[in-house]
Amino acid sequence: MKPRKSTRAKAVSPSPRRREQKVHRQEEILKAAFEVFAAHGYEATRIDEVARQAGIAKGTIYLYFRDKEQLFRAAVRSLPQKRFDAVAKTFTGGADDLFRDLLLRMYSQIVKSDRVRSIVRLLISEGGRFPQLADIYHREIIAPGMKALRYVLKKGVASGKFRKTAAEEFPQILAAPAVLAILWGALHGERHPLDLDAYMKAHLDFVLGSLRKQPE
Amino acid sequence: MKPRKSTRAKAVSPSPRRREQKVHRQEEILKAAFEVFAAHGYEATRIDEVARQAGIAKGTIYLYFRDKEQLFRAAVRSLPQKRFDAVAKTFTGGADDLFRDLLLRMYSQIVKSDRVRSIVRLLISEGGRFPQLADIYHREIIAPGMKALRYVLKKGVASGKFRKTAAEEFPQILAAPAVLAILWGALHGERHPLDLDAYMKAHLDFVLGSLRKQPE
DNA sequence: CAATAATGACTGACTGGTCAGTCATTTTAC
DNA sequence: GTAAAATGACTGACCAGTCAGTCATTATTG
Repeated sequence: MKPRKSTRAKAVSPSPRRREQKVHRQEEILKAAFEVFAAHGYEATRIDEVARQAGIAKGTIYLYFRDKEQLFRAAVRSLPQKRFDAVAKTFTGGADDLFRDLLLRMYSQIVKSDRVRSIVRLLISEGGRFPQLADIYHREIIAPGMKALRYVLKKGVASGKFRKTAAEEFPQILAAPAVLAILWGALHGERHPLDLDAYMKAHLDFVLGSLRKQPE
Repeated sequence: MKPRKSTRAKAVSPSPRRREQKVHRQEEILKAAFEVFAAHGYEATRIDEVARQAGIAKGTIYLYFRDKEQLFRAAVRSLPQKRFDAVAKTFTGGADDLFRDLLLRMYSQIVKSDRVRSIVRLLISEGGRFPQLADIYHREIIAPGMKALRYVLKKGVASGKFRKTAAEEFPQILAAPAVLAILWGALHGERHPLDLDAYMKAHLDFVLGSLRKQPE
């Protein structure tokens, strides 16, 4: 026979305070994990180091993540992902201004971001082991970006400012120099640094030079 | 007094046959090592697997290389490295033909090569651990390639066929779509394959579209 | 309100498996 | 016969993952 009022029948939610702490802890772990994974890659990452980085004991990590692989997946998925598609619609200027704006944002938000550099490195080096990662980024970043570029191209062609180019079929070509800049930074960043502002300007000039109908 | 014909007195060169065998063995090991390192990365590569791939016992590897790291360095250094600079000098056609030729060769020799894809992947993923690798490739591949591109650009401008562009300062921009194609192959090769021939044509059209003085 | 009980977040020593590198023994070449 | 080459069982360091125990916080009781 059970006393009625006192006991909890089953597992009860553990007080808002603790709940909150727990979420916070999880975020800390993910942040630390991403840093360490990004610095060393999956295999070379030691769970002990993630724990040290997060300021906790190793065992604690296993209260939040089943194993190293789950931790890795969670860490990579947790990254804030900016998109580029929604932006363009309300723009008022001509197609070339729109394009300039798109590229500018691409450089300031992506190319110059250390975080993105790390992600790209991880994607490439662990892409074999975790092919889904590449998929996520294709869906979340690449595909929307290409869609945005196509939109701008079509708009430019429709308004008569751009000539019709094969870039409409492969918008990658337009963005390629930016991707190369990310790679360059990851590979030769320190020994052969790239003047990013000048590079970006050159990129823009070059691409518009090919797109524009009248190079005046 | 030394007996003349029969014995070697001290350490003497160990007969041409053995010498030759030893070199051959070393090459086999390097070949196997590169394949395994390229497939799994440095940390995840097991020396046992390299040995199996080379068809020998693990211990043998240590007769040829001090440790795993030396094996890795040797394997990456040993790759046949094609250059692009020497080629252009004797060419007779116009600058745009020359450029077309250069790009064509770039795609057939580099972009379509599985070996290069592996190298790039290794470079990016192990670049942090072995920065000298990136240096080697900058010196052997990137710098000569850029030099060749600059040469073609200058020739084109001098002959009046090309307009002066910022690409002269950053020839990377011209080659960037090819680099992107390599990356694309490594990341999305199977799920979102790229029609390389069409892509290359688009790349060429686009770039020449920007370089040419008269877009007719 | 205090005293007591229950909770669950956290710890870190420990285990079992893995793998780079070694070396005593066997095989091969001459 | 004997020196060089090759072998693969072995060792010791290392590390992912575990779990018995601690302690701060929260709930219950008188």
